[in-house]
Amino acid sequence: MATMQQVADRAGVSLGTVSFVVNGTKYVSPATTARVTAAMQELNFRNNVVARALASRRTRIIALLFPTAGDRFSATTSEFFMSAAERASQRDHHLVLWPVDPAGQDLDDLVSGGLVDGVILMEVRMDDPRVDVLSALDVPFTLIGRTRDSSGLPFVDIDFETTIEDSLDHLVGLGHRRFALVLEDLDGTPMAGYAPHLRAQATFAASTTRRRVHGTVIHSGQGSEGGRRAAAELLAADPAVTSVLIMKEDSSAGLLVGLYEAGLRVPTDVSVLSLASSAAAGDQHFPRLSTMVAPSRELGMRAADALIDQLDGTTGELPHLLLPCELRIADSTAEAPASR
Amino acid sequence: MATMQQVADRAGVSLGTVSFVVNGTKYVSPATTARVTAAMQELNFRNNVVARALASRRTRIIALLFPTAGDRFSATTSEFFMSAAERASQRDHHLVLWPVDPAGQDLDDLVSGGLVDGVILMEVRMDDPRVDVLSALDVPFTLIGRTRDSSGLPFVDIDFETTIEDSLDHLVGLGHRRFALVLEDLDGTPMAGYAPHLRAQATFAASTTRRRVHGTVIHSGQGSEGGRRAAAELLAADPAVTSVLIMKEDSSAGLLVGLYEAGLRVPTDVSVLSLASSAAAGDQHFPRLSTMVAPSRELGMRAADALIDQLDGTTGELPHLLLPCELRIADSTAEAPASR
DNA sequence: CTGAAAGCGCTAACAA
DNA sequence: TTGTTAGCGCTTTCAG
Repeated sequence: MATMQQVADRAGVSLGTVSFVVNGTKYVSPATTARVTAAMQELNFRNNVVARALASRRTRIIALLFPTAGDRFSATTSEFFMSAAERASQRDHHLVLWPVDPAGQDLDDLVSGGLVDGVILMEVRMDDPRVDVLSALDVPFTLIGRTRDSSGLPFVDIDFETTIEDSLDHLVGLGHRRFALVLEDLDGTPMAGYAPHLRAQATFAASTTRRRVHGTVIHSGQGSEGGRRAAAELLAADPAVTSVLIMKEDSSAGLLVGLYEAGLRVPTDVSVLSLASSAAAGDQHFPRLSTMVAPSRELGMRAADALIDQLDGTTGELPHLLLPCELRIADSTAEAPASR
Repeated sequence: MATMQQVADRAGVSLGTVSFVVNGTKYVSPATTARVTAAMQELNFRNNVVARALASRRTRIIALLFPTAGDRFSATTSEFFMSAAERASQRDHHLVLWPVDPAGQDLDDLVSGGLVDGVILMEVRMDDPRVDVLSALDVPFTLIGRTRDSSGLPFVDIDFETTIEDSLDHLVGLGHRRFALVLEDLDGTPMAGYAPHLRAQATFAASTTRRRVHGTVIHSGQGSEGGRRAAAELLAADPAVTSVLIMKEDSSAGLLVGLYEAGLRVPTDVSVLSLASSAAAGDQHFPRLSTMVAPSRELGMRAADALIDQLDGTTGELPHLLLPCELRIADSTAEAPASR
């Protein structure tokens, strides 16, 4: 592996000059630039990122922190990751996915080691310990998500409040009056306090009350089986329910089966709306699920931008971006509630 | 951020000694060790990974390379990643997911920059250009997957040949004689030449011929819609088919719908077996799909082990590990073919 | 058993 | 416009 010194020797210039042309840090005459470039080519020079990082205190690597606990990697996650990576790449940074303990234990080892310039946090809980760790460490970071009070933090997030309201608007407009919200039960797991669930649930409760319609909240267990049981539980709690919002991708299938087995047809007897998921995921079901599609790609890009802006010192602004999901209706089948 | 020098000063020892206790590189007397440890605690010392890497030429970071093209992040991928990360962590390494161009263009920048000690490749094609890049770069690497000729490469992979044979054994035992294999059509995409498809297809063709049973291969398009069309195409090609192997998770749902719409019931009229997927994914469908479950976690761990062994110079052996998928039958419903 | 010192390959003043 | 040089924070011989 050729070093800068070797390139400099070969081009007949000094080390510094090579550094300048490599980084564009200073003006170098076209002639020397050409010679240096040629030498780099010939020696197949690659800038040593580690040395650069040590000298400049900047690695140009940012990390997307992903909790090791639970198997939470969904299509949405993947979209966050890919879009943030793409954006980072456009801005001459690298984005890596880093699996870390949700409690934030190993975080400081990583981050204060100087390996990454900043981090993006996802799967944020209401009182996320990682935020404190990061703050204490004085590492630039941005959230995809929000803690309970994020006013002093840079974040981009799904606007769950609006998403729930929009969902209810849509369904109420269709004539529905009895709703259910199905979410994953995270109590007792490391992901307890997961903000999206709590926000969705709070808004759902408040909004159904305000609208004077009936609202039931059901907590669902893992996987397809969990969805099935949720359906049973739901029908026990409100046999007349006509509309369910589900916020747990891997339970949707079970939920549909459970409803089916109970003799209810979707969407004739009951409407099912998948929350903060993707259109492709909604299509995986039969019938296809209408979906409040998460603006994942947009959020991923904005998160990367926000962090890199911070690193560049480009802006003093704390980004506070909230984007609602967008309704995507699965097909033309009527979703109006049947009378039961 | 405290440096080693500061720790040394505070403990009244030399820089070197601190390094020795931090890394356990040399024996240091319990007394000094204690003093050093105390000083580290007090100063909240964190080893600077970048400096360490520069001096030792080892970052203790390994990367799992994931192609930026296509949206190939599945449940199986996630399991590879998580299990490999876990294993790496146990062996005192960090594993990051690195999105890179499947053509291997940006690969050398990353890798020869010295940021990672080695890489794991996944989503390997028959003639994967990344392998050549990596070989030329002289970076330790391991494949999850195989190129056409992997005899000189360290790899772990699903044994697709055995998986297909086992699948056919199972289904033939049930009385099936007319088979179809549904796979994604990757021609013309960056992922063309994806090894699992080609291996599965070759084995399927050879094995159905050898067994003197009927075999049809169908290439499916993207998503649910692709699966649906695949079903139609399949029934046109072989209206009497009773058994389909599908190797494309996101088309399974569409396939089932397509079969259903054609008046075929699963598993009564036609058996559907999902290949190299996960049990949880199989449960997402109705009816639940029997699945040849990919040994993802095992392979992920073994890949990490193989790479780290290589880095440690522990072994000269090239790991060549092939693990078949395991049949997991969805439910007790009969899968024997109906006569049509 | 511990200390001293020479790098690792680069960046960024500061000179020239 | 280019060259010099002092670090960045650590690892690792080599002495003692």
